[in-house]
This record gives sequence, C-alpha cells and structure tokens, in this order.
Amino acid sequence: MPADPTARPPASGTDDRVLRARGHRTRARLLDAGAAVFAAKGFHAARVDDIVRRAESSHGTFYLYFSSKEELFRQLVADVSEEIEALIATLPQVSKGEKGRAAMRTWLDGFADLYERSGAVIRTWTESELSTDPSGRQGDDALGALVGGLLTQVRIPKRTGLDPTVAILALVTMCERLNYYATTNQVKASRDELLDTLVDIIDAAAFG
Amino acid sequence: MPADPTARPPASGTDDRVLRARGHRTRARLLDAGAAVFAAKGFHAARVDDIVRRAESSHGTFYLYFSSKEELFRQLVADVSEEIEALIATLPQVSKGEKGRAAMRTWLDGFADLYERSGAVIRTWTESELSTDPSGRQGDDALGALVGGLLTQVRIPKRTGLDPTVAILALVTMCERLNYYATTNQVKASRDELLDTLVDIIDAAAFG
Amino acid sequence: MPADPTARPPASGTDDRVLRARGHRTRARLLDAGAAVFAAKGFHAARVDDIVRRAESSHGTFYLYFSSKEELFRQLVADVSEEIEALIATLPQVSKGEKGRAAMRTWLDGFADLYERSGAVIRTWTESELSTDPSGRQGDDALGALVGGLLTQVRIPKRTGLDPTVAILALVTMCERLNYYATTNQVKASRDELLDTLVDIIDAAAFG
Amino acid sequence: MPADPTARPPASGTDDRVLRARGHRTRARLLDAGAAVFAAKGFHAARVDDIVRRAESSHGTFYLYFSSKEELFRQLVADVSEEIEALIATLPQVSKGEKGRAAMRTWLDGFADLYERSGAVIRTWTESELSTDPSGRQGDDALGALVGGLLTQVRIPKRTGLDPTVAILALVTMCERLNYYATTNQVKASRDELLDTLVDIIDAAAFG
DNA sequence: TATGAATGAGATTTCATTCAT
DNA sequence: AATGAATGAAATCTCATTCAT
Repeated sequence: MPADPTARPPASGTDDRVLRARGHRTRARLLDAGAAVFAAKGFHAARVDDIVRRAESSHGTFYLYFSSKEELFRQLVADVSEEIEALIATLPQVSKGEKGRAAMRTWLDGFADLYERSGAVIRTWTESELSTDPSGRQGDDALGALVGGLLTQVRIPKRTGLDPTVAILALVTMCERLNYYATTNQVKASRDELLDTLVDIIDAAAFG
Repeated sequence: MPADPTARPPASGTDDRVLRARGHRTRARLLDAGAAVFAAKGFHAARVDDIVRRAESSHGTFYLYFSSKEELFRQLVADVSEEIEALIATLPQVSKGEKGRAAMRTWLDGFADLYERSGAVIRTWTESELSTDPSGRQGDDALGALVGGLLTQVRIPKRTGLDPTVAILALVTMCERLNYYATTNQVKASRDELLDTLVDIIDAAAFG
Repeated sequence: MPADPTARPPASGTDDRVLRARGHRTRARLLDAGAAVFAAKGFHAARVDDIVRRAESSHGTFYLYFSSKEELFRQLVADVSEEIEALIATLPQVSKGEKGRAAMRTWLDGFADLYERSGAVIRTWTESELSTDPSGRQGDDALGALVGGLLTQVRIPKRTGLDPTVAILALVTMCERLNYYATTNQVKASRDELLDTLVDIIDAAAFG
Repeated sequence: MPADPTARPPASGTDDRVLRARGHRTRARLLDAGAAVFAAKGFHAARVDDIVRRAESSHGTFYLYFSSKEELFRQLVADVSEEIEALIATLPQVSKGEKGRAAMRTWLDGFADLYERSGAVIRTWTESELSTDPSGRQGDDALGALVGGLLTQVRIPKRTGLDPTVAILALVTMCERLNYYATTNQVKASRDELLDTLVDIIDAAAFG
C-alpha cells in the first residue's frame, strides 16, 4: 500500500489518463497473448500462466481485467463476432450469372481474410466445449446471423425438397471448414483454388 | 480343481475364455460409458469418475484396461474409424442422373445412421484438441481416406478452376457438419430434408 | 467350483502328497522371486505383481501362501536370521596372536559367504523402514545376538574409556557395511583384501 | 503504485526482496517440516500431507517449490552434503600420539553434532532406495569425498594386507553407523563413550 | 495498477488385497 | 491349488482463482 494514502485521489487529470492508458495496454497485451495461446493449445490446455507469461504480466493483473479465463475468451469471441457482423453487412445481393459469381467471390475473399486473422479464435470457439448451459452459445448466434443474412441476400430458387435454411447452413459450414483446413494447412490449396471451388459449388447449388 | 494335472490344459481353454469374457464385458461397458459421458459433457469435462460410475465399475478397473482417459478415447476413435472405413468400402459408383442420386442418398443415409450412433465420438474427436503430436491425428487419416474413396467413386467432370480434391473435401465436410447440427438439434430438420438437401447440393456441385 | 463336490475329500493319499509337493514348490518359487525383486528394487518399490510374474504365478496364489507382502519378506528375514544364528554358534574363542587372527579370518570368511548369498535380504531389511512398531524389529534381535555372542567369544582387555559392547557393535557394523559395499560393488576390493583389512582393524582394536 | 514508471526499478528491488523473503520463509518451513517428517516416518511412509500440515502450508504451495516429494528430499540431501563437505574441509592432519587423538576426537565431536542435527536425513537417504538411476546417487559422492579427504589427512603407516582406502571406508562407515545407533537410541551410550570408543578403535587401527 | 505467493478442490493414478471361478 | 479380474482407499499432483502487499 502507498505510504501516503492521500496520494491516490489527487492523481486525477493527466496522471489518471496515463494510468488508464497503461491499463488499456495491459488489457490489450493480455488479449493478444490469450489469442495466441488459445490458438496454439486450445482453450482447455491453455494455462492462465501461459497467457500472463506471454503478456509479461502476472496472475493478479489478469484477474484485474478478466474475471476468469473464460471471460477473456468470451471477449475475444465478441470482437470476432463484431467483425463477422460487419462482414455480413457487406453481403451483396447475389443472383445467378457472372456478376453474381464475382460479387460472391469478392465477399468470400473478405471472409478468408477474416479467417486468416481470427480463425484461431473461431476455431477454438467451435472446439472449446465451453459452458454446457446455452447462455454462452455466442457461436450459434453468429452462425445464425450469418445464415439469416445470407437467406435475404442469396435468393435460392424454390426447388422440391430443398429447405433454403438448411442449404444455406450447409454452404456456410462448408466455407468455414474449408477455410479451417486451408489455414491449418491440412489441405494444400491456394487462395484462388479455394475461392474458385467455393464459388463453383455455391453457384451450382443455389442456381444450378 | 481336478487333482489330476493332465485334466487342466483342456479345461483351462474354456476357463480362460470365460475369464476373458468377463474382461471383455467390463472393457465394453467402460467403452460404452465413456462414449456416453464424452457425448454428454465433452472430453475435458468428462471425469473418469463419471465413466466408472456409469459403467458400475471402479477406478482401479478402469486403469486395468486403459492407461488413461485419453487412451479410452483413442480406442473409441479407433472403433469409429473402422466403421467409417467399412462405410467407405460400400461407396457406390456415383454418376449423373436419377440412379446416381438414389445411390448417393442411400449411402448418405448410412452415413447419417453412423453419425447418429457414433457422432458423439466423432464430434468429440473433432473438437478435442488432443495430442499436439501428430501420432494421435487419427482423425485426419479417416478424413483423408474418405476423401480418397470419394475421389475414385464420384467422377466429377473436369471444370475450370475446380480442384476435385478440394471440392470433395468441401462436400465431405459439409455432410459432417450438417449431420452435426442435426444430431445436436442446432438445426431442426428431418432426416429426409437433410438427405434431400445434401444430395441436391452434391449433385449440383458435381454434375450441375 | 468342481462339478462333483465329492471329488475333493477322497483325493487323499498320494494325491494329497502330490498337491503338497506342488504347494511347496510354488511357495519356494515365490520366496525366491521375492528375494530377487527385493534385492533389485528394495522393499517398497517391489510390486507384488513383479514377484508373481517372476515366479510365474498369480496374485491369488501369492495370498494363498503369504498374508501380505511384508509377511513374505518377514519369512525371508527369518530364514536369514536362522543362518546368522547358526553362524554365531560357530564363533571361535578369539584371543590375541596369530592363531586368533586365523580363526577370526575363517569366521569372517563364512560371514562374507553368507552375505554374498543373503546380503540382498539383509540389506533390504536394514533399509526397509518396515513396521514402526517394535514388534517387527527382527533385525535388531539378530544384531543383538551377534553382539552378545561376540562379547563372550572375543575377550577384549579392559581399557579406559572403552565400553566393550559399544566397541563390538562398532566392529560388527563395520563388517556388515564393508561387505555391503563390496557386494554392491561400491568398493572394489577382493575377498582377501576385505578380510585382511577387517582382521587387521579388529585385531588392533581389540588387542592393540 | 507510483504513476511515474521511473520510480519503479529502485523500489522493485526491495519489494522484490520482501516478496522473495516470504517465499524463502515458506520454502524453509517446508524443508524443515520435510526433514522432521522423514525422520519420524521414513521417506516412503511420509505423506506430502503430513509435511504441509506441519509446515502450516498447503499442497499447492508445496508443489510451487518442489516438483515432488522426492525433489524436496533431494534438496535436503544437497544441504546436508554441503555441510558434510564443509566438515571435511576442517579435517585436521591426524598423526600418532596424544595430540592426534585429541584432534580426531574434536573432529568426531563435530561429526556427531552434524549427525544429531541432520542424521535423520542422512539415515533416510542411506535407506531410501531412491533413484535407481545413477544421477541421484549423491550419497556415494559424499561418502567418496569423505573417504578421499581422510586418506590425505590420516596417514596410515603401510602395513601388509591393509588397503588404506578400504580401511578408511571401514572406519568411516563404522562412525556413521555408531552415530546412527546412538541417535536412534538403539544403543545406550553417552557422547563421551561414543567418542572414546571411536577414537580408540581408529587410533589402534591406524597406528596400532 | 501491479505483483507473485498462496490456496484447496478436485483430478488422475497406483497397488496391496479380495473375490469369483 | 490356482487364477486373474476387480476393488477402493489413499496417494500425488494441477491449476484457476484469491490474497496480501
């Protein structure tokens, strides 16, 4: 504790801002470290100790910013969710034809970018068996939003036996997984091959 | 039992088998219990205690058959892998047209059956972040085998920009995920809707 | 259980003897295996499983002959104790001079033989931190007997400040340890060097 | 605390040391408790639980400082080894005659002191059948050092059939064991009787 | 704001001994 | 007499979280 207890309250103004800036830096360092460690070892195998060591911080500090390991993870997911939502907002109206294909390809390129940046978190979150209780199922929300967005933008012609929601879900999930295998190098494919294949399948499935 | 030692060899055969039978039963009970618990709580949350309680066995017995929780899981995966391989062996030659669609649908029905039975293990195994070391990557082997099998059976016409391997992987992964969402009730769809949608997309993608 | 319960009682006479012979062989095998395993790993690290495997027997059989691991060990110790007592009985009257030296040397040679044969058990028993309660202290009894025997046979001239009991104990313990280091090859010394050194020291100490 | 980050380095030094001081105290408490428990029950019977209870600490803390029970023990042994080496360094030149006897007696008194303080560890370590692998054989090193030291300080006149190394080993081992029996009250002897006997035997053996 | 020491519930694992055949 | 499967008490160890400074 400080020798002079009066020293704390007056430390307003600039001092305060300085401290806050430091706080933000610390928090950011912890988030980055968390993302890296989760990506490398998965949620359960990741140790709080790994995270704080990588962030050059301490256990005490960790719990100053996050109430639990899961909480830090949730914040990472929330960030990515926002990104996904922003990406959904840019979904073009996709229709049959070359123009539709080009639009789709551009958008999928953006998705691949996002996956390259944040795939680690997405992957972890898919895999992490967090919270059996449904309150924590942010992942499904994002997935639902994505499917919903696509439903309005990609007008699939009615065909017998084809439920559009299911079809869209199938295609979305395919995109996610393919990016997953590409990012983790489990499949050797260039970005172009990836996009071509996806566009081709989606196009055929939706309008074929 | 018999005073005459010559009586033993013939008897020991059966006796042996009887004892072994008990062992096998116990082992099977533990495997079943493991599968159930993993399905319900995921690999990490599953406690050995849960498993032995459900199997009406004991910790000691558990470690008589499996050197660790991970080992039991690996054996479950190995069993499922065999099932998958058996299923792959039944892959029909799939070609364009109504007959091809029917064959595909029948096969996918079998896959859905398998997924209903063993999806819990498949899911857990996909998610379980086990084994950082490559020795334990049985999952990828099965996936690779499946993709390989399909490549020979589903003759996709050459089209520009479409790598058949990547395309098949995309479709396989889509099947797996869709079954996943169906089995876990994250998407409400009947078996028929599921199969129709998958057949439709695969058919369009491959021959559209 | 036997199909015909009447089969057991009539199996008297020769049969009975045959069985007993077998039993003795089994018991002996277990004792031998126990001695070997204790020698190799020490009492605590020795597993009942190691013993029965080496004896090509089984856990069940083990507890047919010995009520516990400690019990088997105690029987080994008892055997060695008997040997030691027999050896003590052969202690010659040792007096100053060449004849005394020769007698001492011969006796110590016998002791070294015994140690070579049963040192493993002696060692284990010295080291094994068995039974905190004094009832199990067979080792001290044997030691006490040895010291007592020597006191009557080796007539140490009264000297100032030299308690004969303590002196004998010191010399006995020295013999045991030196054999120990020799048997475990922690000191490289021939049997002759060993005996010469011991005789020399004892002679000097007792009559110097 | 201080807003000014330049204020930290100088402060952290002391702060650090304060924190480290707590750590050292805890570690020392655990070591002391370990020594006491090992002395009372022996290595194998000693429970980590006994140790932490006696140290008024916790399991978690224990494993913060020692990776295992064996590790704590090894550290105790290392400490005692150092003490022994320090004692060896004080070995006087011992020669025939009253002056030599006096020097020897004083030194043996120091050895008995050390044995009274740390005999529990020495005993346990002699008995503990730790580490089958040679890396952990610290005990033999210390013994070897002691024998080596004595070889240079106690000039034993050449005599037929007496290997000085073996003789010294015999005497050293005798000292250790006699202190052992004295400390554990298996032999009733005052410190004076003990020392007198040892000096007498060593003197006779070396120069008799 | 930051630290690192401390905690303890709870997890995995071992192994002498008993049981059923 | 012999077997080996089964047991479970008890041991070691982990790690997210809290505490004291």
